[in-house]
Parts: sequence; C-alpha cells; structure tokens
Amino acid sequence: MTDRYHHGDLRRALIDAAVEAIAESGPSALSLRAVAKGAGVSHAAPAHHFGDKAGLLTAVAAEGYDRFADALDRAWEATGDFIEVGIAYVRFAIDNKAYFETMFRPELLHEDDPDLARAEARSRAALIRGSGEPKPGPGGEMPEFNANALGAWSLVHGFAGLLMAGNFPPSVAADPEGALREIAKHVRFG
Amino acid sequence: MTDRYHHGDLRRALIDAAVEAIAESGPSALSLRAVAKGAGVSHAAPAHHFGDKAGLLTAVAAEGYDRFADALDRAWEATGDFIEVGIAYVRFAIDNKAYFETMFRPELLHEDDPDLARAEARSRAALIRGSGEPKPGPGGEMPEFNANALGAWSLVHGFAGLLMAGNFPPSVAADPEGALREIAKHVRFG
DNA sequence: CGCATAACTTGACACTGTCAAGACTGCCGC
DNA sequence: GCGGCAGTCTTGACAGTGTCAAGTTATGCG
Repeated sequence: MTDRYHHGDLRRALIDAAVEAIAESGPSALSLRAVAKGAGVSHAAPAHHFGDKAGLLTAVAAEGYDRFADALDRAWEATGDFIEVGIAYVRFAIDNKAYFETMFRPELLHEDDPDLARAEARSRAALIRGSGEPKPGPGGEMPEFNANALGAWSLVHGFAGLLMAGNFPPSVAADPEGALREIAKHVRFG
Repeated sequence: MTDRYHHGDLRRALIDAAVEAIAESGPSALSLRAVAKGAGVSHAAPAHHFGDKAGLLTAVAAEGYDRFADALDRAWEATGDFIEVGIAYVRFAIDNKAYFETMFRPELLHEDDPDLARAEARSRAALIRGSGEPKPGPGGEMPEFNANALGAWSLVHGFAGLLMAGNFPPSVAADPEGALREIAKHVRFG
C-alpha cells in the first residue's frame, strides 16, 4: 500500500503534508517539492492533482473554511450564545493555525475556485447565524451584515490576527481565551 | 546622478522600489532581483545594504511602523478623540497597503532588528496614547493594555484585515470609513 | 597624491515552480 | 482472458530565485 505506483489517496496525503509544512513556516514559504518529498512522490506529482502551487493552497484553504464552518456551527448549537461563537472563532485560529493563515491570504489562492467559494459561503453563513442575525428571507436572499455583526466579526478576527502575529503582551498571549472573555465583558453591541 | 557607479542613495531607491512591488503583488511575492532591476543596479546589490531579503522587508516594515506612528499621533493631536485614531488606523492600512501588509507578517522579517523594534515601540506608544490610556508611570513603565483598549485595537485591526483581504460585502468595501463610523456608533466600551 | 574602505558587479551554486514527454497501472468492454 | 485506454505518476529540462565568494570601481581621508 505504501510504495506502489498508484498511491491510492495522494491528494489527501499531499494536503496533509502541506498543512504540516505550513504550520511550521507559513503558507508563503511552502515548497511544492518538499511537500512531494514528504508524501514520498516525485516533485511534479502535486501539479497533476492541483495544477498549481496556488491550487494546492486553495485546496487547503477550502478544507479550512469547511472545518471553520463546522466549528462555528458546533459552538452556536451547543450554546446559542454569540459570544461563544466568537470564542470558537479565535480558538479555531489558534488550534488550526496553518488552515487559518492560508484562508485569509487571497493573493496566494485561486479565488475563483468553486470549491473554495462554496466553503467560504458555508463559513459566512455560519458566521451570520452565529451572530444572531435574521435567517435568509423568504426569497432566499442572504442578509447583509449589520453594524453590530460587522463590529463583532472585526473584533474577533483582529484579535486572532494580532495574537498570531505576536503583537500582544505576554499576559494576553498566555491566556487568549481569558483575555477575549474579559474584553467581551467590557464591550457592548447595540 | 543616475548612472554613476555609486548610486548615491541606493538604500532609499531600493526601499521605494520594494514598496512599489509589494503594493502590486504582496510582500511574499517580492523578488530581490526585480527590485534591483527596478533601481537600475545589479542583482546582488540589495544584499550589500540589507544582507537579506528579510532584511529589505524589515527595513520596509520599520519605515511603515514609523509612518504609522506619525499618522496615529497626528490623528490624536488633531482631534483628541480615540475614535478618530481608530479611523486613522484603518485609513493608514488602506492608503499604505504595502507598508501595512509587510508590518504584520513577522515570518518574513528579522524580528530582532533594533530599528524595527524601535519603530514598533513608537507605534505601540502612539496606540496607547490614542486609546486614552494613562501615560507611562513615574517609574517610566509602560501600562499594559486594558480590556477596552485591547478590544478597540482588535476591532480596527480586524476591520482593516478583512477589508484588505476582500472579505467584506461590496457596500462596506465601497465606503469603509463610513462603515467603521457606523460600527463605532453601535459599539460601546466600558 | 595614494591608499584604505565602502559600494557595487560578476559569476556561480543549489533550489524553486512549471511544462512536455514518457512510463506504468488498473479498469472496462469484449 | 485479453487489448486498449484513460488516469496516475516519473523523468528531464527550463527559466527564475536568493545567497555567497571574489573581483572591480569609486570615494573620502590622511
């Protein structure tokens, strides 16, 4: 199973190897050849499945958005509290650094990829749901973000970004979830 | 002045060329050789001034932090309103996309560079001042961010990041400053 | 004027992503 | 059972990249 010519599920193996590499040195430093070596195949094998380096990163981002949507949905359904959705947002960024960093780097992706668009839409929907906004209207149209949801989204996204870029003081970096809950106590929307 | 062996101010010219290139395709796609060609020098000239590719990006980031601190200070001194400092934060990100994107990508920089650290500290100080926090105490120690300042910082930073990554609906992207002011009306700190 | 030193160039190296061409394998219809 | 075919992966090549070592040129200082 390991060394046959047809790998079996090379696509899966390449994505896993890519995620691992991204976790270590970021998405922009990803080397296709290193990923291929990590999966035990020749240097040009990834191109066959993803076409491109951007194609591989797009696959990673799409998978990331799917997992992200799952995490947000879970948090909302477990608690019904939009604060907990915000916590889940930041927790996902911490626990899935590689996915998160890839997702929000559009210049490295194929933004027109249908899989990516679908997964992005799932995340957006989960976010709208989790921010307590009205569901899609009878015509099926998605509601625009209102100012509250936009502010909350910006807050958790910025918190995650600053945290991961190392811009917070050590006390915050040591217990990010606690810090975020503290912020939530002091900030009121509406 | 243009084609002599000693350029005169090659360092300046290289940074300018780098900023221009970053503005077009992001900091991770920067090519030292392209920058050198843009400045009209040989491909190895940049290494002499910056040592490294990361060294050039570090110089760009340091300059960015300095300009950023200036912008925040100007906003605070002109208005004394911490909301206007937040607006200035986002406006800087929009108007100086290349600098801003480079500043918050630590994996591309030499984080131990003293110039970078100094400029970062300036920005941090401007941010603390602009968030209405107490000045450094008599011992000279810097105050920690409290929950309000941390929340406001996260909010404007996340807003800028999501805006520049293209994650906002068109109505927001068309008038980001208006959208941010709308958010500010609905969010209360304290 | 001469020389040390800084500024820049030249050439080379290993590495990268991408492409074209070929080799191998499993499967489907006969 | 068997032939061919489509999909999977490999091999080899190419231009481009960052970095290093050695050489060339200019500037400023004694």
